[in-house]
Amino acid sequence: MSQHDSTETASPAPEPEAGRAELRRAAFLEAARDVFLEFGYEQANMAEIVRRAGGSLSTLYAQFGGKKGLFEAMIDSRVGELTEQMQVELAAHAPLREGLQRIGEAFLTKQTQPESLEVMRLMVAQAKKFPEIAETWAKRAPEAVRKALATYLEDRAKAGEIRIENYDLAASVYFDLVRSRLQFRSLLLPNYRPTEAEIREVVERAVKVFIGGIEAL
Amino acid sequence: MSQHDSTETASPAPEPEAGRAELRRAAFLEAARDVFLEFGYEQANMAEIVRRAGGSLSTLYAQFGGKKGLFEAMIDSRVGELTEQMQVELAAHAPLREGLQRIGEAFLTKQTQPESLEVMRLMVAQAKKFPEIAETWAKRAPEAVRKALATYLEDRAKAGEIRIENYDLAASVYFDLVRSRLQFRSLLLPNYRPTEAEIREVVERAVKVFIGGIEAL
DNA sequence: CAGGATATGTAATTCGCGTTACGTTTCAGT
DNA sequence: ACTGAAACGTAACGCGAATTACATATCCTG
Repeated sequence: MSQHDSTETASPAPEPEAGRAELRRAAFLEAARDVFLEFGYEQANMAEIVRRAGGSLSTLYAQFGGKKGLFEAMIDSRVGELTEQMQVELAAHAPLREGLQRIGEAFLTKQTQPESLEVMRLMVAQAKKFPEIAETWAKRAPEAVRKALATYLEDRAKAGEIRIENYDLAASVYFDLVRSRLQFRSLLLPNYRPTEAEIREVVERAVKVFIGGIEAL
Repeated sequence: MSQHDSTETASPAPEPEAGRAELRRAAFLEAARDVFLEFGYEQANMAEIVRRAGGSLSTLYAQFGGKKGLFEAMIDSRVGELTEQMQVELAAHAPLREGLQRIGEAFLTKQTQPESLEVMRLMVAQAKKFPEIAETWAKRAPEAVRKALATYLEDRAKAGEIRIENYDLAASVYFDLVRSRLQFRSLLLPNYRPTEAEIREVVERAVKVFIGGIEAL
Protein backbone atom coordinates (compact mmCIF):
# COMPACT_ATOMS: atom_id res chain seq x y z
CA MET A 1 0.00 0.00 0.00
CA SER A 2 2.84 2.34 0.56
CA GLN A 3 4.47 1.48 -2.68
CA HIS A 4 1.37 2.00 -4.79
CA ASP A 5 3.43 3.86 -7.33
CA SER A 6 6.50 1.73 -7.58
CA THR A 7 6.51 1.72 -11.33
CA GLU A 8 5.54 5.34 -11.77
CA THR A 9 8.70 6.35 -10.04
CA ALA A 10 10.74 4.19 -12.33
CA SER A 11 10.82 6.72 -15.15
CA PRO A 12 10.89 5.45 -18.71
CA ALA A 13 11.13 1.69 -18.54
CA PRO A 14 14.84 0.95 -18.85
CA GLU A 15 14.47 -2.26 -20.81
CA PRO A 16 11.14 -3.40 -22.19
CA GLU A 17 12.00 -7.04 -21.55
CA ALA A 18 12.89 -6.60 -17.90
CA GLY A 19 11.95 -9.12 -15.24
CA ARG A 20 10.53 -8.07 -11.88
CA ALA A 21 13.95 -7.97 -10.37
CA GLU A 22 15.21 -5.69 -13.10
CA LEU A 23 12.36 -3.29 -12.55
CA ARG A 24 13.00 -3.21 -8.83
CA ARG A 25 16.64 -2.67 -9.47
CA ALA A 26 16.05 0.20 -11.83
CA ALA A 27 13.66 1.89 -9.43
CA PHE A 28 16.16 1.52 -6.59
CA LEU A 29 18.94 2.97 -8.65
CA GLU A 30 16.90 5.94 -9.68
CA ALA A 31 15.78 6.71 -6.17
CA ALA A 32 19.31 6.17 -4.93
CA ARG A 33 20.59 8.67 -7.43
CA ASP A 34 18.11 11.29 -6.26
CA VAL A 35 18.76 10.76 -2.60
CA PHE A 36 22.53 10.50 -2.80
CA LEU A 37 22.74 13.62 -4.91
CA GLU A 38 20.37 15.51 -2.67
CA PHE A 39 21.87 14.58 0.70
CA GLY A 40 25.34 13.33 0.01
CA TYR A 41 26.61 9.87 0.80
CA GLU A 42 26.69 9.94 4.59
CA GLN A 43 23.39 11.73 5.01
CA ALA A 44 21.55 9.61 2.52
CA ASN A 45 19.01 7.41 4.24
CA MET A 46 18.33 3.89 3.06
CA ALA A 47 14.77 4.00 4.27
CA GLU A 48 14.20 7.18 2.33
CA ILE A 49 15.45 5.52 -0.82
CA VAL A 50 13.01 2.68 -0.33
CA ARG A 51 10.24 5.17 0.39
CA ARG A 52 10.86 6.81 -2.96
CA ALA A 53 11.51 3.70 -4.97
CA GLY A 54 8.77 1.56 -3.53
CA GLY A 55 9.62 -2.04 -2.79
CA SER A 56 11.16 -3.09 0.45
CA LEU A 57 14.30 -2.67 2.43
CA SER A 58 14.87 -6.40 2.37
CA THR A 59 14.92 -6.50 -1.40
CA LEU A 60 17.26 -3.58 -1.54
CA TYR A 61 19.73 -5.35 0.71
CA ALA A 62 19.30 -8.59 -1.17
CA GLN A 63 20.14 -6.89 -4.44
CA PHE A 64 22.94 -4.55 -3.47
CA GLY A 65 24.34 -5.86 -0.24
CA GLY A 66 24.32 -2.52 1.53
CA LYS A 67 24.72 1.19 1.25
CA LYS A 68 28.14 1.03 -0.27
CA GLY A 69 27.12 -1.50 -2.87
CA LEU A 70 24.08 0.53 -3.79
CA PHE A 71 26.15 3.65 -4.18
CA GLU A 72 28.68 1.97 -6.40
CA ALA A 73 26.01 0.35 -8.52
CA MET A 74 24.24 3.67 -8.87
CA ILE A 75 27.37 5.43 -10.03
CA ASP A 76 28.18 2.64 -12.43
CA SER A 77 24.78 2.87 -13.98
CA ARG A 78 25.14 6.60 -14.41
CA VAL A 79 28.63 6.86 -15.76
CA GLY A 80 27.75 6.16 -19.35
CA GLU A 81 24.72 8.38 -19.27
CA LEU A 82 26.47 11.26 -17.61
CA THR A 83 29.47 10.94 -19.85
CA GLU A 84 27.37 11.34 -22.91
CA GLN A 85 25.56 14.15 -21.20
CA MET A 86 28.96 15.80 -21.17
CA GLN A 87 29.23 15.16 -24.88
CA VAL A 88 29.25 18.47 -26.58
CA GLU A 89 27.51 18.30 -29.87
CA LEU A 90 30.49 19.36 -31.83
CA ALA A 91 29.58 22.04 -34.25
CA ALA A 92 30.47 20.05 -37.35
CA HIS A 93 32.11 22.32 -39.86
CA ALA A 94 31.04 25.67 -38.45
CA PRO A 95 33.60 28.45 -38.75
CA LEU A 96 36.09 28.55 -35.91
CA ARG A 97 34.80 31.40 -33.77
CA GLU A 98 31.22 30.32 -34.09
CA GLY A 99 32.03 26.70 -33.44
CA LEU A 100 34.12 27.41 -30.38
CA GLN A 101 31.45 29.71 -29.04
CA ARG A 102 28.72 27.10 -29.46
CA ILE A 103 30.79 24.31 -28.00
CA GLY A 104 31.89 26.45 -25.09
CA GLU A 105 28.41 27.61 -24.22
CA ALA A 106 26.97 24.14 -24.41
CA PHE A 107 29.72 22.76 -22.22
CA LEU A 108 29.51 25.45 -19.63
CA THR A 109 25.75 25.38 -19.53
CA LYS A 110 25.80 21.68 -18.76
CA GLN A 111 28.60 21.98 -16.28
CA THR A 112 26.77 24.56 -14.23
CA GLN A 113 23.46 22.76 -14.16
CA PRO A 114 22.44 21.76 -10.65
CA GLU A 115 22.59 18.07 -11.34
CA SER A 116 26.08 18.19 -12.79
CA LEU A 117 27.19 20.20 -9.82
CA GLU A 118 25.65 17.75 -7.41
CA VAL A 119 27.45 14.91 -9.08
CA MET A 120 30.67 16.81 -8.93
CA ARG A 121 30.18 17.61 -5.25
CA LEU A 122 29.48 13.99 -4.49
CA MET A 123 32.52 12.82 -6.41
CA VAL A 124 34.85 15.31 -4.83
CA ALA A 125 33.53 14.61 -1.38
CA GLN A 126 33.83 10.84 -1.74
CA ALA A 127 37.04 10.74 -3.74
CA LYS A 128 38.90 9.29 -0.80
CA LYS A 129 36.28 6.75 0.19
CA PHE A 130 35.68 5.51 -3.35
CA PRO A 131 38.92 6.06 -5.21
CA GLU A 132 38.17 3.82 -8.17
CA ILE A 133 34.86 5.49 -8.82
CA ALA A 134 36.24 8.99 -8.76
CA GLU A 135 39.06 7.83 -10.94
CA THR A 136 36.99 6.45 -13.77
CA TRP A 137 34.89 9.56 -13.52
CA ALA A 138 37.85 11.89 -13.65
CA LYS A 139 39.27 10.15 -16.66
CA ARG A 140 36.38 9.11 -18.81
CA ALA A 141 34.27 12.23 -18.90
CA PRO A 142 36.89 14.85 -19.72
CA GLU A 143 38.50 12.59 -22.25
CA ALA A 144 35.32 12.21 -24.23
CA VAL A 145 34.76 15.93 -24.43
CA ARG A 146 38.35 16.69 -25.21
CA LYS A 147 38.45 14.20 -28.05
CA ALA A 148 35.39 15.76 -29.58
CA LEU A 149 36.84 19.23 -29.50
CA ALA A 150 40.19 18.01 -30.76
CA THR A 151 38.48 16.52 -33.77
CA TYR A 152 36.73 19.76 -34.48
CA LEU A 153 39.96 21.72 -34.13
CA GLU A 154 41.70 19.41 -36.54
CA ASP A 155 38.91 19.94 -39.00
CA ARG A 156 39.31 23.70 -38.71
CA ALA A 157 43.06 23.54 -38.93
CA LYS A 158 42.81 21.57 -42.15
CA ALA A 159 40.42 24.20 -43.42
CA GLY A 160 43.25 26.66 -42.83
CA GLU A 161 41.49 28.66 -40.14
CA ILE A 162 44.12 28.16 -37.50
CA ARG A 163 47.51 26.61 -36.96
CA ILE A 164 47.67 24.10 -34.14
CA GLU A 165 50.33 21.55 -33.36
CA ASN A 166 48.74 19.37 -30.74
CA TYR A 167 44.99 19.15 -30.99
CA ASP A 168 44.42 17.38 -27.71
CA LEU A 169 46.50 19.88 -25.85
CA ALA A 170 44.74 22.77 -27.50
CA ALA A 171 41.38 21.30 -26.58
CA SER A 172 42.46 21.02 -22.95
CA VAL A 173 43.55 24.61 -22.92
CA TYR A 174 40.28 25.78 -24.35
CA PHE A 175 38.22 23.92 -21.79
CA ASP A 176 40.41 25.25 -19.03
CA LEU A 177 39.71 28.74 -20.23
CA VAL A 178 36.01 28.12 -20.49
CA ARG A 179 35.40 26.24 -17.32
CA SER A 180 37.43 27.50 -14.54
CA ARG A 181 35.94 30.39 -12.71
CA LEU A 182 32.28 29.58 -13.10
CA GLN A 183 32.70 25.97 -12.14
CA PHE A 184 34.64 26.92 -9.06
CA ARG A 185 32.08 29.50 -8.00
CA SER A 186 29.16 27.23 -8.71
CA LEU A 187 30.60 24.44 -6.63
CA LEU A 188 31.08 26.65 -3.61
CA LEU A 189 28.01 28.85 -3.90
CA PRO A 190 25.04 26.52 -3.99
CA ASN A 191 22.66 29.36 -4.64
CA TYR A 192 24.64 30.94 -7.40
CA ARG A 193 23.59 30.15 -10.91
CA PRO A 194 25.27 31.86 -13.84
CA THR A 195 22.98 33.52 -16.32
CA GLU A 196 23.09 32.81 -20.02
CA ALA A 197 24.58 36.23 -20.50
CA GLU A 198 27.40 35.51 -18.07
CA ILE A 199 28.12 32.25 -19.78
CA ARG A 200 28.17 33.88 -23.18
CA GLU A 201 30.52 36.55 -21.93
CA VAL A 202 32.92 34.11 -20.34
CA VAL A 203 32.99 32.01 -23.47
CA GLU A 204 33.50 35.01 -25.73
CA ARG A 205 36.49 35.95 -23.64
CA ALA A 206 37.82 32.42 -23.81
CA VAL A 207 37.45 32.31 -27.57
CA LYS A 208 39.37 35.54 -28.02
CA VAL A 209 42.23 34.51 -25.78
CA PHE A 210 42.34 31.03 -27.24
CA ILE A 211 42.47 32.11 -30.85
CA GLY A 212 44.98 34.78 -30.07
CA GLY A 213 47.21 32.65 -27.92
CA ILE A 214 47.02 29.07 -29.03
CA GLU A 215 49.36 29.45 -31.97
CA ALA A 216 52.03 30.57 -29.53
CA LEU A 217 52.21 27.02 -28.23
CA MET B 1 46.84 11.43 32.53
CA SER B 2 45.53 10.98 29.06
CA GLN B 3 46.19 14.60 28.20
CA HIS B 4 49.79 14.54 29.29
CA ASP B 5 50.75 16.39 26.18
CA SER B 6 48.01 18.91 25.84
CA THR B 7 50.32 21.79 25.26
CA GLU B 8 52.69 19.94 22.99
CA THR B 9 49.89 19.40 20.55
CA ALA B 10 49.07 23.08 20.56
CA SER B 11 51.82 23.97 18.09
CA PRO B 12 53.53 27.34 18.38
CA ALA B 13 51.75 29.23 21.12
CA PRO B 14 49.28 31.44 19.28
CA GLU B 15 49.50 34.39 21.68
CA PRO B 16 52.16 34.57 24.35
CA GLU B 17 49.72 36.21 26.78
CA ALA B 18 47.01 33.62 26.41
CA GLY B 19 44.90 32.50 29.34
CA ARG B 20 44.24 28.84 29.98
CA ALA B 21 41.01 29.03 28.09
CA GLU B 22 42.80 30.45 25.07
CA LEU B 23 45.30 27.64 25.10
CA ARG B 24 42.55 25.07 25.28
CA ARG B 25 40.73 26.81 22.49
CA ALA B 26 43.77 26.85 20.25
CA ALA B 27 44.45 23.18 20.87
CA PHE B 28 40.84 22.29 20.12
CA LEU B 29 40.89 24.26 16.90
CA GLU B 30 44.04 22.64 15.72
CA ALA B 31 42.84 19.13 16.46
CA ALA B 32 39.50 19.96 14.90
CA ARG B 33 41.21 21.09 11.75
CA ASP B 34 43.13 17.83 11.50
CA VAL B 35 40.16 15.63 12.15
CA PHE B 36 37.68 17.49 9.97
CA LEU B 37 40.12 17.57 7.09
CA GLU B 38 40.99 13.94 7.51
CA PHE B 39 37.50 12.49 7.88
CA GLY B 40 35.11 15.11 6.56
CA TYR B 41 32.41 16.81 8.55
CA GLU B 42 29.99 13.95 9.14
CA GLN B 43 32.62 11.36 9.88
CA ALA B 44 34.60 13.57 12.19
CA ASN B 45 34.31 12.34 15.75
CA MET B 46 34.13 14.75 18.65
CA ALA B 47 35.77 12.28 21.00
CA GLU B 48 38.63 11.86 18.57
CA ILE B 49 39.17 15.60 18.51
CA VAL B 50 39.38 15.66 22.28
CA ARG B 51 41.70 12.70 22.21
CA ARG B 52 44.10 14.60 19.99
CA ALA B 53 43.74 17.99 21.60
CA GLY B 54 43.82 16.88 25.18
CA GLY B 55 41.36 18.51 27.53
CA SER B 56 37.85 17.27 27.98
CA LEU B 57 34.67 16.90 26.06
CA SER B 58 32.87 19.10 28.55
CA THR B 59 35.22 21.99 27.93
CA LEU B 60 34.90 21.59 24.23
CA TYR B 61 31.15 21.87 24.43
CA ALA B 62 31.37 24.76 26.85
CA GLN B 63 33.56 26.67 24.43
CA PHE B 64 31.99 25.93 21.09
CA GLY B 65 28.47 24.78 21.79
CA GLY B 66 28.65 21.72 19.60
CA LYS B 67 30.02 20.18 16.45
CA LYS B 68 28.64 22.83 14.17
CA GLY B 69 30.02 25.65 16.27
CA LEU B 70 33.40 24.03 16.43
CA PHE B 71 33.47 23.56 12.70
CA GLU B 72 32.56 27.15 12.03
CA ALA B 73 35.07 28.45 14.51
CA MET B 74 37.76 26.25 13.01
CA ILE B 75 37.07 27.49 9.50
CA ASP B 76 37.00 31.08 10.68
CA SER B 77 40.36 30.68 12.27
CA ARG B 78 41.73 29.18 9.07
CA VAL B 79 40.41 31.73 6.62
CA GLY B 80 42.83 34.49 7.44
CA GLU B 81 45.77 32.18 7.60
CA LEU B 82 45.08 30.35 4.39
CA THR B 83 44.21 33.51 2.54
CA GLU B 84 47.58 34.95 3.26
CA GLN B 85 49.11 31.59 2.47
CA MET B 86 47.49 32.04 -0.91
CA GLN B 87 49.20 35.37 -1.24
CA VAL B 88 51.55 34.81 -4.03
CA GLU B 89 54.72 36.60 -3.34
CA LEU B 90 54.28 38.73 -6.35
CA ALA B 91 57.48 38.81 -8.20
CA ALA B 92 57.94 42.53 -7.80
CA HIS B 93 59.38 43.96 -10.97
CA ALA B 94 60.57 40.77 -12.60
CA PRO B 95 60.19 40.63 -16.36
CA LEU B 96 56.80 39.44 -17.54
CA ARG B 97 57.49 35.88 -18.55
CA GLU B 98 59.62 35.17 -15.56
CA GLY B 99 57.18 36.82 -13.17
CA LEU B 100 54.18 34.96 -14.55
CA GLN B 101 56.06 31.72 -14.42
CA ARG B 102 57.06 32.21 -10.80
CA ILE B 103 53.61 33.31 -9.70
CA GLY B 104 51.94 30.51 -11.59
CA GLU B 105 54.18 27.83 -10.16
CA ALA B 106 53.81 29.09 -6.62
CA PHE B 107 50.05 29.24 -6.97
CA LEU B 108 49.68 25.84 -8.50
CA THR B 109 52.07 24.24 -6.06
CA LYS B 110 50.02 25.51 -3.14
CA GLN B 111 46.74 24.62 -4.76
CA THR B 112 47.75 21.03 -5.26
CA GLN B 113 49.17 20.49 -1.81
CA PRO B 114 47.25 17.86 0.13
CA GLU B 115 46.04 20.27 2.76
CA SER B 116 44.68 22.76 0.27
CA LEU B 117 42.92 19.95 -1.50
CA GLU B 118 41.43 18.65 1.72
CA VAL B 119 40.10 22.08 2.52
CA MET B 120 38.65 22.36 -0.92
CA ARG B 121 36.99 18.96 -0.65
CA LEU B 122 35.54 19.87 2.68
CA MET B 123 34.22 23.17 1.39
CA VAL B 124 32.70 21.70 -1.70
CA ALA B 125 31.11 18.89 0.24
CA GLN B 126 29.62 21.19 2.87
CA ALA B 127 28.72 24.09 0.62
CA LYS B 128 25.03 23.35 1.03
CA LYS B 129 25.12 22.83 4.76
CA PHE B 130 27.23 25.89 5.51
CA PRO B 131 26.48 28.37 2.75
CA GLU B 132 27.91 31.44 4.46
CA ILE B 133 31.19 29.73 5.17
CA ALA B 134 31.65 28.47 1.66
CA GLU B 135 30.73 31.88 0.40
CA THR B 136 33.33 33.85 2.29
CA TRP B 137 35.76 31.16 1.35
CA ALA B 138 34.92 31.32 -2.32
CA LYS B 139 35.18 35.07 -2.41
CA ARG B 140 37.98 36.08 -0.14
CA ALA B 141 40.72 33.73 -1.23
CA PRO B 142 40.55 34.20 -5.00
CA GLU B 143 40.13 37.93 -4.65
CA ALA B 144 43.32 38.32 -2.70
CA VAL B 145 45.35 36.40 -5.24
CA ARG B 146 43.75 38.09 -8.19
CA LYS B 147 44.45 41.54 -6.78
CA ALA B 148 48.08 40.66 -6.31
CA LEU B 149 48.48 39.48 -9.87
CA ALA B 150 46.53 42.43 -11.22
CA THR B 151 48.93 44.76 -9.50
CA TYR B 152 51.87 42.98 -11.01
CA LEU B 153 50.32 43.06 -14.46
CA GLU B 154 49.70 46.77 -14.17
CA ASP B 155 53.32 47.23 -13.25
CA ARG B 156 54.43 45.31 -16.31
CA ALA B 157 52.01 47.12 -18.57
CA LYS B 158 53.36 50.44 -17.42
CA ALA B 159 56.82 49.13 -18.15
CA GLY B 160 55.60 48.62 -21.70
CA GLU B 161 55.93 44.85 -21.70
CA ILE B 162 52.31 44.15 -22.53
CA ARG B 163 49.10 45.92 -23.38
CA ILE B 164 46.16 45.08 -21.10
CA GLU B 165 42.86 46.82 -20.70
CA ASN B 166 41.39 45.25 -17.61
CA TYR B 167 43.94 43.99 -15.14
CA ASP B 168 41.54 42.14 -12.89
CA LEU B 169 40.04 40.33 -15.82
CA ALA B 170 43.42 39.45 -17.19
CA ALA B 171 44.47 38.09 -13.82
CA SER B 172 41.37 35.89 -13.70
CA VAL B 173 42.10 34.55 -17.12
CA TYR B 174 45.65 33.72 -16.19
CA PHE B 175 44.65 31.82 -13.10
CA ASP B 176 42.02 29.95 -15.06
CA LEU B 177 44.69 28.87 -17.47
CA VAL B 178 47.04 27.83 -14.74
CA ARG B 179 44.68 26.09 -12.42
CA SER B 180 42.10 24.16 -14.21
CA ARG B 181 43.18 20.73 -15.19
CA LEU B 182 45.51 19.92 -12.37
CA GLN B 183 43.14 21.14 -9.70
CA PHE B 184 40.33 19.12 -11.19
CA ARG B 185 42.44 15.99 -11.38
CA SER B 186 43.86 16.45 -7.93
CA LEU B 187 40.45 16.83 -6.37
CA LEU B 188 39.18 13.62 -7.89
CA LEU B 189 42.29 11.50 -7.68
CA PRO B 190 43.34 11.51 -4.04
CA ASN B 191 46.50 9.62 -4.81
CA TYR B 192 47.59 11.75 -7.71
CA ARG B 193 50.14 14.39 -6.98
CA PRO B 194 51.55 16.48 -9.82
CA THR B 195 55.30 16.61 -10.03
CA GLU B 196 57.24 19.83 -10.14
CA ALA B 197 57.97 19.12 -13.76
CA GLU B 198 54.29 18.78 -14.60
CA ILE B 199 53.53 22.00 -12.83
CA ARG B 200 56.29 23.82 -14.64
CA GLU B 201 55.07 22.52 -17.94
CA VAL B 202 51.48 23.51 -17.35
CA VAL B 203 52.51 26.96 -16.27
CA GLU B 204 54.80 27.40 -19.24
CA ARG B 205 51.92 26.59 -21.51
CA ALA B 206 49.70 29.01 -19.67
CA VAL B 207 52.25 31.77 -19.94
CA LYS B 208 52.58 31.32 -23.68
CA VAL B 209 48.87 31.30 -24.33
CA PHE B 210 48.27 34.17 -21.98
CA ILE B 211 50.87 36.45 -23.43
CA GLY B 212 49.84 35.58 -26.95
CA GLY B 213 46.12 35.91 -26.37
CA ILE B 214 45.49 38.44 -23.68
CA GLU B 215 45.91 41.46 -25.91
CA ALA B 216 43.06 40.16 -28.02
CA LEU B 217 40.68 40.97 -25.22
C1' DC C 1 -2.75 -25.80 -9.70
C1' DA C 2 1.05 -26.82 -6.62
C1' DG C 3 5.48 -25.26 -4.82
C1' DG C 4 9.50 -23.05 -4.33
C1' DA C 5 11.65 -18.93 -4.88
C1' DT C 6 11.54 -14.22 -4.57
C1' DA C 7 9.53 -9.78 -2.87
C1' DT C 8 7.23 -7.40 0.76
C1' DG C 9 6.29 -5.07 5.37
C1' DT C 10 7.34 -4.51 9.85
C1' DA C 11 9.77 -4.94 13.68
C1' DA C 12 13.71 -5.94 16.12
C1' DT C 13 18.73 -5.44 16.78
C1' DT C 14 22.91 -3.06 17.03
C1' DC C 15 25.93 0.47 16.91
C1' DG C 16 28.14 4.86 16.58
C1' DC C 17 28.18 9.18 18.18
C1' DG C 18 26.55 13.85 19.57
C1' DT C 19 25.27 15.61 23.70
C1' DT C 20 24.51 16.08 28.66
C1' DA C 21 25.16 15.11 33.70
C1' DC C 22 27.83 15.01 37.59
C1' DG C 23 31.30 14.29 40.96
C1' DT C 24 36.23 15.48 41.34
C1' DT C 25 40.37 18.18 40.54
C1' DT C 26 42.96 22.29 39.37
C1' DC C 27 43.82 27.08 39.34
C1' DA C 28 43.76 32.33 40.02
C1' DG C 29 43.07 35.88 43.03
C1' DT C 30 42.50 37.35 47.88
C1' DA D 1 45.74 28.52 52.58
C1' DC D 2 40.61 29.61 51.06
C1' DT D 3 37.17 29.60 47.67
C1' DG D 4 34.52 29.93 43.73
C1' DA D 5 34.91 29.20 38.98
C1' DA D 6 36.59 26.75 35.27
C1' DA D 7 38.47 22.30 33.55
C1' DC D 8 38.59 17.40 33.84
C1' DG D 9 37.10 12.36 33.31
C1' DT D 10 33.80 9.24 32.91
C1' DA D 11 29.68 7.46 32.24
C1' DA D 12 25.22 7.73 30.88
C1' DC D 13 21.32 9.27 27.66
C1' DG D 14 18.96 9.46 23.31
C1' DC D 15 18.53 9.18 18.61
C1' DG D 16 19.10 8.26 14.03
C1' DA D 17 20.16 4.91 10.91
C1' DA D 18 22.32 0.65 8.87
C1' DT D 19 21.45 -3.99 8.97
C1' DT D 20 19.01 -8.31 9.96
C1' DA D 21 15.06 -11.46 11.07
C1' DC D 22 10.86 -13.33 10.11
C1' DA D 23 6.26 -14.04 8.93
C1' DT D 24 3.33 -13.11 4.91
C1' DA D 25 2.09 -12.23 0.16
C1' DT D 26 3.08 -12.63 -4.76
C1' DC D 27 4.77 -14.52 -8.80
C1' DC D 28 6.90 -17.72 -12.31
C1' DT D 29 7.45 -22.71 -13.58
C1' DG D 30 6.47 -27.32 -14.27
